Order: sequence, then C-alpha cells, then structure tokens
Amino acid sequence: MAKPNGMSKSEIIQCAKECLVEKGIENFTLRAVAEKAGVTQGTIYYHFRTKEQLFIDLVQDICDNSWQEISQTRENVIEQALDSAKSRCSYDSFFHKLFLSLVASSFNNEEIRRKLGEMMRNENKALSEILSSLWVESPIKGVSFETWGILFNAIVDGLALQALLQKDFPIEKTYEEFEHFIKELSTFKGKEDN
Amino acid sequence: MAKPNGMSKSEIIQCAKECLVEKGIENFTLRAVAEKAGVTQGTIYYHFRTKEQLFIDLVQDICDNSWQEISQTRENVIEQALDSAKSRCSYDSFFHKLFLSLVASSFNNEEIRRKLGEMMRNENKALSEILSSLWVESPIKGVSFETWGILFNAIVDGLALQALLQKDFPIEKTYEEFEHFIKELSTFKGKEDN
Amino acid sequence: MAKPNGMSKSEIIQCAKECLVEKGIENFTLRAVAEKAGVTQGTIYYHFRTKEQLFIDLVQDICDNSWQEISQTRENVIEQALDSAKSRCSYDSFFHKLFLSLVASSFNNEEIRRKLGEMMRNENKALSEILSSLWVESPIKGVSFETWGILFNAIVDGLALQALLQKDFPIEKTYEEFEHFIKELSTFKGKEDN
Amino acid sequence: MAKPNGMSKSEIIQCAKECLVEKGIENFTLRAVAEKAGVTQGTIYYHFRTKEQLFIDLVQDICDNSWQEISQTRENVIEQALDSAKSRCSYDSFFHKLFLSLVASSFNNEEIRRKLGEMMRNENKALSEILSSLWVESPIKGVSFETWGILFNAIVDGLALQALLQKDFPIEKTYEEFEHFIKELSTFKGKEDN
DNA sequence: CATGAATGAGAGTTCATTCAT
DNA sequence: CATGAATGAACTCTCATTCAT
Repeated sequence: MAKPNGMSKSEIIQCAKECLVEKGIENFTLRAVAEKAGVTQGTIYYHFRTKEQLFIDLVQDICDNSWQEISQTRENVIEQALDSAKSRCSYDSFFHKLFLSLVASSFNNEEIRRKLGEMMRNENKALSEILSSLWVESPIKGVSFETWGILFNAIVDGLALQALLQKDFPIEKTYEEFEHFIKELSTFKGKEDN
Repeated sequence: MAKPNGMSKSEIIQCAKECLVEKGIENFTLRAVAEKAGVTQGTIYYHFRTKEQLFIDLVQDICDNSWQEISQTRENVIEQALDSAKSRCSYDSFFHKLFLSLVASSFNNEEIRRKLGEMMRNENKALSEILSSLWVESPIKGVSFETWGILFNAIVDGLALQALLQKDFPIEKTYEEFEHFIKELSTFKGKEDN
Repeated sequence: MAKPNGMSKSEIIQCAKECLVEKGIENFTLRAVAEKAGVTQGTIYYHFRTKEQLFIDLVQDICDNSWQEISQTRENVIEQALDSAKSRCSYDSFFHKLFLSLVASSFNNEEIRRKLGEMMRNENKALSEILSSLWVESPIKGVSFETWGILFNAIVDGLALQALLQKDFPIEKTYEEFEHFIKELSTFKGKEDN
Repeated sequence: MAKPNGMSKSEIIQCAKECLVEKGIENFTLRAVAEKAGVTQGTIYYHFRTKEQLFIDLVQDICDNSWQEISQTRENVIEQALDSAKSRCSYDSFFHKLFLSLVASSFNNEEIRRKLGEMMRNENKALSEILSSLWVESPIKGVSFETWGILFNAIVDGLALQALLQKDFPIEKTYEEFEHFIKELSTFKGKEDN
C-alpha cells in the first residue's frame, strides 16, 4: 500500500472529473485536465495510455466509490439513503452532472456502459435489501422487493434529472412527500391484511 | 411540390438527431450531418448560422413534438401514457439516448437547459392532470397531484436510464409491477377511509 | 446620360469603399458590401462579374475622382493643394486608409497597380506644373520641376502615412513649417543670384 | 547544438514575411507559412497561439531590426542613410511591400499600429539627430530639426511608395536631385546670414 | 433584374497522440 | 518520470461563386 506515485493517478482522475463537469463532455480535453492538474499533456499519457483509458479509469473510480458507499450503509437506514440522495439533488449537482455526462458518453463505449450498468444494479440490489429489512414483506402483493429497489432508484435518479433541468424545481417539497409516501406505504401491508 | 426547400430545415434536423445518437455528443459533427442529409456543410450553415443554433433548433423540435404529444393525449388514459413510456424504455432507445445526450450538452448551454426544463415541467403537469382525473382524490393524504406527476415522470425517466445501462434489465417485469402498483394505489383511498 | 441603374453600380462602389476601410482588406467580403448596400450577393454579381472586377472598378472610380480634382485645380494655387492634402492627413483619414489598402492589394494585381501608378504620375505632373507656374524657375539649380513635383507629392503621402500610424503626430506644426519651407524656397533663387 | 528550437520561432517569422510579400495580405495564410517553413500548421500554433499573434511577433521583429539599424548608424553619415533608403526604393522592394502590407493590416489592429507608429517615431528622431549634427543650425529659420526629420522620412517613404506603383519611376534621377537638394540646403544658412 | 438556395474549396484552430531528451 | 516540441487529422466556419426561378 501507500504508493507515493499512486497519488498522481487518482489526482489526475479528480481533475478530470472536475474538467468533465466544468467543460462538458463535448469540450472535455486532455489539455484542460493537464492544466488543472498542473502537469503537461505528456504526463497524462504516462499515466493513461489514451484518453479513453483515462475515461474508463475515471468511471471505475466512480464505481468503486459507489460500492464503498453501499458497503458502509447499514440496513434499516432508509433515511440515510434518502438524505444522501436528496443532498445530491440540485440544479448544480456535481455528482449527477458527472454521472449523466458519463452516461451520454457510454452510448459509444460499451466498457463504460457495462461498468455504469453494474454500478446501478448494485445500487438497486442494496436498496431492495434495505427495503426488505425495513418491510419484511412487500406492502403490495405482486410487487417484488427487487422491483421496489429498482423503482426507488429510478425515482432518485429521475428526480435528480428533473432538478438538474428546472431551476425552480421543488426539491424540498417533493422529497418530503416522497418520504411521506414511503412511510404510508409501510403501513399498507397491515391494512391489506384486514 | 410546393415548397421543396421548406423541408430542408426539418430534414436536416432529423439527420442531426440520428447523427447525435449514432456518433454521440462528443463526436457529433456538422460534416456527419451534412453527409447524412446529402448536402454540403455550407448548406447547413446557410440554414443554421452555427452549430449551436442547429442544436437549439433540434431541441426546440423535440420540445414541440413533446407538446404535440401531450396535447393529443386524452384524459383517463394512463395506460396510453405508460405504454408509450414503456415502448421507449430499452437498451437501444433512440429517444432516451437523444434526450440524455441533450441533457449532457445542456449543462453548458442555458438555452437548451431551459427548453428541456420547460418540456419536463409540461410533462409533469400533463401527468398530474391525468392522475387527477383518474383518482379524483390523492390516494395518499399529504402527497399532492403535482408530486404524483413528478414522481411518475421521474420513474419513467429513471427506468429508461436503467434500461439504457443494463442489457438485461427486466423491462417487462418492472413495468408490469409498476402498473400493478398504480392500480393498487388507486384502491388505497377507499381503504384509508375505513 | 442619366442612367437610372447606373446609380446602383456607383452606389455599390461607394459601399465597397466604406467596407474596405471599415473591415480592412483582409476581411473585405462581398457579403459585407451587399449588406451595406442593402442588396443580395447575387445583385453584386449582376453588376460586377467577380470580386476582382469590383475592385478594379473601385480603383478606377478613385482614379477618375483624382483626375477630376486635378482638372479643377487652377494654377498658382499651391495653397489649395496643400490645404486639401492637410485635410486628408489624419489618424483616421478615410482617403489614405482606402488608398493604402488598395496599394497593399495592388502588389498582387497588376491592373490595379498600373491604375494607381498612373494616377500618381498625373498628380506628380499636376504638382510640378503648379510649382512651375509659381516659381517660373527652379529655386535650386539641378532640381527639375518634375522632381519637385515628385518630392512634394512624396512628402504629402509620407506625412499622411506618418499621421495614420501616430496618434499624436503633430500635423498642424508639421504642415505649418512645411508651408514655411516652401515659401522660403521661393526666395532662394534670388539669393543664389547674388 | 545548443538550442535547435530557438531558431524555429524566428525562422517561422522569416517565412511569414516572405509569404506576406508573395501572397499579399489578403491571401496570407498560415498554411502557406507552414509549407514554406517545412512544418505543419500545428507547429505554427504551438509557437504562436493565433494568426494575430504571429502577425504581432512579425511586426515586433521588424521594429527590433529597425531599432538595431538605427543604433548602428553613426552620426554625420547622411549618405549612409540615403543609400540605405535608395536601395530599398524599387518596384519590387521586399521591405516596402512588407511594410505597407503591415500598415494596411494595422488599420484593424491597434497593437500593430502602435508598434509601427513607434518605429516611425524612432526613425524620425534618429534622422533629425543626424541632420542636427550635420547642420548644427537649421538651414531655414522656423523649420525645426524635428520637422526636418519628419519631412525627410516622409520623402523616403513617399518615394518608395511612388517607386512601388510606377514601373518606370526615375529612382536614380530623383535620388540624385534629392541629394543635391540636401547639399544645397546645407549652404543656405550662410547665405541667409548675408 | 434580382433573389435565395446551394456549393466546394479553403480558412483558422484544436486535439489526441508521439517521441526524443 | 516527466517534458516540450511536433504532428496530422479533423473540426467549425467563411467565402466567392453559380444558377434556377
């Protein structure tokens, strides 16, 4: 462990992320990354064989972070997940700008697409497990925990997308009612039993 | 007959859409558009002063189509909306690839971002009106029709995003259970009354 | 005489002159001329076969004006000539900006170069005739009237060049002393006789 | 040895000068410069950020050369200055074609214009100092040494302009009589005293 | 007469990439 | 390890010019 030069690589990746969000995928250049990192373009090529490789390593980094975050999330803490999601839901969300830029670029790069897809599957699975331990039984017969995970994740991403595009999107109100909805849902099972 | 050149502009826009999806936003070039349209690059510039203007007109075209689609949707037809959404939910969805590419590019172009945001607001509103006429009263107290529209739209986009990234995403199953969930939701009001 | 459409041609030439001075020779375009003249580019081509032809006609127009001016100048009126020269000597001189732009372009167009050269020869000749009628005999033996005309013309153009390049060029002072110099010169003949 | 690339920049500038004179300012392209220099266009852009910057550096080079020439000129050597001026006075004068092309382009570029203006001011000053040490006192009362410098410089540039435009311009004769005129002028002071 | 649509060659510029040092 | 010089292909965009109407 403790590679002194390993820093450089991940430092460059961090700079690349910032460049990607600042300039947008269409104007993302290695020169900009090099400038932000304070190195020459040659140095970039020393660490990454090609621009594409930097991209792939960047995506891998994001996937690793996601995985680590998922691992740290304890069960029964739906609130934690929702808070995290809400905090990333804004008009200027660095995270979602980065993510959606990568999604757009993934349409031409199967490796990136696969990595992002896998990350998403993991998130779905983690979410469904949280819900599973929260509810024990699905509040609605015919809707599996797997689907609940997918739906909730879709909502989180969908809301982020809406917030990114609408300056006046009612983030607070929507998340409040969304959480209320989840709570109510938790009580349905009982009612159905009656 | 009539106006042979009246077609040109919208024809070019159609070609531009295809190029955008085929090449991706990062490799989207006017040369490619010109080739696909069978005209010279100069012709593109005759009709659209700049690449950015072509982009803006392209987005406007999508917004107009969305608006027209919304206008044609009759009330009480939640099934129609869901079918349309589901049909656009796939690993190769032309529509969502195009949409998400534009979203990514909108981060650097406020005009595009505003247009897309407005389109989304209109879709939210249309959806909430459909639900409003379907349910009369919200199935869950504390969750407004406005929020239902937002949430359902978020789900549709979120699911499309998932399907785009995962080759084996269970589209059928998820939509089936999603529709089932909506139907069950429609019966909650009554139960709550008890 | 009185060609109603002859207007158009000379009007376009006037607009072309303005464009040439405003945009500079390197950015001089027929589109700009057309816009300034309020016509389409096609109309320019109706009147002038090519851009080069417009240029040649433009130069011809300037030469014609010069000739007319020379013809109107009466003898013995060195003051008139100097006043005219001085009035055209400034940092923003339309006339000399136009003239020098044409000179620069003449290096690649022998026809233009010949026309400008002929114009200059005529000016030299006119000036030497004025001086000849003013002095009767050359104030300095060994300097012909032809050379005086050339030298004075060179001074006029050289001063204009200096004024064009130096914002704070002392136009007033220089012309004052230049005129004084000419007057003193007129008295030399007599002194030499002594 | 040493700095093989230190040459590149000034080499490119030399090639640019030649291109400018050969093609004229309106057809001056970086492509042509690159070809003449035997490098790619990218190399040009590596050394000069833009075409404009190359232009500015080119002008600066000319100004530096002018300054160096002025510095090397010893006093009392009016002949040297006149010889140099005459040698540059011809129908094909590389120097004056280059200079006038830059003057024409300076109308749209204040930085170039300022540089050329300053160069001219320095030349004026140098010339007036030469005359001052040659004559001690102005041959004509009321005409300052500053003005003599300006007038002689104007003549030199004005004659060059005439020679550029007239294939049969009498360069020899004119310069001969011009030099004679200067010599005679030198004797006026004494005569006036009588 | 004049226009507007279209062209194609070529302009300036940028970029990912290479390589000697 | 890292750099800076160089490349060459590709990009956006402009322009003089043509031509059917």
